[in-house]
Amino acid sequence: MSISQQLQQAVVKACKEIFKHELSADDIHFQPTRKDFEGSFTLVTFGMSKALRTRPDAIAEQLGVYLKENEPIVEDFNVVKGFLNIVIADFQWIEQFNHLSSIADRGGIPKNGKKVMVEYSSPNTNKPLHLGHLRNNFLGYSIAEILEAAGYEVLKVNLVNDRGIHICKSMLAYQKFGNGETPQSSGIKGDHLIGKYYVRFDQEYKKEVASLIEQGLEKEFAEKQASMMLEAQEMLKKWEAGEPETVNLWSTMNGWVYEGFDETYKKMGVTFDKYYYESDTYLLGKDIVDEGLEKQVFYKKADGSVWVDLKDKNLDEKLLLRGDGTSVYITQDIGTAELKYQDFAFDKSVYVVGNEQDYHFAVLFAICEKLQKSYASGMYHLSYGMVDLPSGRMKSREGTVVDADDLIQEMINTAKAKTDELGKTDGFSQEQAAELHYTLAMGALKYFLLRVDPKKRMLFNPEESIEFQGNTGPFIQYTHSRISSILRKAEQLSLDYQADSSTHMKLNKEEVELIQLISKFSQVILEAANDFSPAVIAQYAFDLAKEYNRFYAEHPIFNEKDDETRIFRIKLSAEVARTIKSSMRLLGIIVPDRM
RNA sequence: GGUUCGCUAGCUCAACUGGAUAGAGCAACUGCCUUCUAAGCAGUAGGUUCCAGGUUCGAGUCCUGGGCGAAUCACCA
Repeated sequence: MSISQQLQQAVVKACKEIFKHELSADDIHFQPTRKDFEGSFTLVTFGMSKALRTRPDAIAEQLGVYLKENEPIVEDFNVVKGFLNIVIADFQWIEQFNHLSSIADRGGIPKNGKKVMVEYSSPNTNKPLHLGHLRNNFLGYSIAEILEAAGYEVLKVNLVNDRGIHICKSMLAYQKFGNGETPQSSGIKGDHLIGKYYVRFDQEYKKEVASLIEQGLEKEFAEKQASMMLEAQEMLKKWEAGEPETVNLWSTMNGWVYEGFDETYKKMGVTFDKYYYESDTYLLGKDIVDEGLEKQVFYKKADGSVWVDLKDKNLDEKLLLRGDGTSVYITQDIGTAELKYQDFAFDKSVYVVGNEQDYHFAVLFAICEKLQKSYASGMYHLSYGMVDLPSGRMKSREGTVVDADDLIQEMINTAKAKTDELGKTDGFSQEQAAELHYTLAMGALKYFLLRVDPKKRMLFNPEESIEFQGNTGPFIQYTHSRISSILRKAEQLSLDYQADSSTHMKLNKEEVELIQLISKFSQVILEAANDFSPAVIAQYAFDLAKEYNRFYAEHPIFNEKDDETRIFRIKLSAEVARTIKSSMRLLGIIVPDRM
């Protein structure tokens, strides 16, 4: 039983005895005591005042006296207005600590028997990944790790947008201007090569539209009649008809893109358990439209198009099938949702997609509900905010897109520069140094993108490179390295710190704080899983590292005279390192043993 | 125009879901390396939490109105 649970029960008992009033343990919430006051747990008594018919400060005072007298784990208390601050006895903290060191990594949360599918990344195959994708991928991967730590069975999937008019645009430009260029012949990474032709299409198309307008055509008409556009549409039809030449070109070019993506995914450290391709799923959903018509959830208009009315859910009417029987984006997603459920029978299905698609997912979920799909209630849109530049949104047309590969390389260069400046890699082999630069670069980048609440949009300033000091990934990585160094020294000295610590020791403030923080880990994981927020973990890892550094600066370890205390501090350090490592692992960040 | 979301220190972000004197980091200033890694620690300074009302013991957080910003509202995906 946790300390706060023990306190809860004690308070229930106290209320019964002192105030003759039955409270349920759920009504009693402790919050961590603020730094400026003495104690570890605080009970706010204002809310109990009415039921107990007593003034808040009197309640706090009487409960405090009772707890101190009757509850051995309560060492002392103080009352400030209606706040009861409780000081826990050191022996209790040490017992807690001995218990913690015996439980597994990641907080030791048991499996909950539930399955969750996490879809993330979901790139288009017509251009390389950019900064926005980095936030998506890091978020998706991290939330999958967090859900797994929280007890779920997790399946990570990537739904690749590999077909459609935008893909045909780069195919067409390549066909016209490519001259047989390949990633091998040009030395350009596959996804970047395709991106180049996507841009080329846009240039040629604009040129053509401009000249048509010059010839006196209306703008809108010119945009529709430009041969580039017509040819791209023609190509899409050929692709859908399975015309071999087009399909060949398509699979060759997509193959190049996948090679490029794989390389970037590997650098990012993200993985997938399963891929879905829109070229396989784009025709799905039509049978569900029939189902909806039968259930009279959908209706047909005179031109044969099929619609759903969502006005009762504060949404509008939505088209599901065109008059000619072809489907639209949402139709496909309805079908894919069904396919996902058939494949995995999930309890929850998470879509990691930017908040620009809030409306789309609101509609999708509303439709699944109307169809009374059993899985509808488990669907969740993890809607994250855009990454803005100081100039505003990234725009590919204005060339302000921050390319993922470039950014990663820049981060590695920065890491190298800072590391060299500090002489941190003296004595490292070249390979070891390169590995450290990479680890720190990705640590800095991932932490930067994950520490912010996913829902909020965030700012990235390419002019100011990402920090390595303060509230950053490398700061936490550094703390881990420091501790590793201590553990290496302990090993050299053949000190065995595995055994339980003696409960007779007197603890200092920082030690109590550290034990309390480590104890919170499993609770933090559950909170992060519940909120779908890696930022909760990031904040926790920072708090823990910060507190450890304070401890490290103020108290000696190997120079400590008392044997028991010295061994205890090494063991405490080891537990902090383990917890930092686990929490950073949940963010997809590796922590080095030296830096 | 409708809907949704956001607005907290000069800048980037927190605030345990209604609790104490709103906290961190960066930038600025002051100390601390002859002892376990100074990518660190301690300190100073910095706030009308966009504005105005309301709800109550208590509001950055909840309700109403307003301001500013973003996204979205396609027979595009």
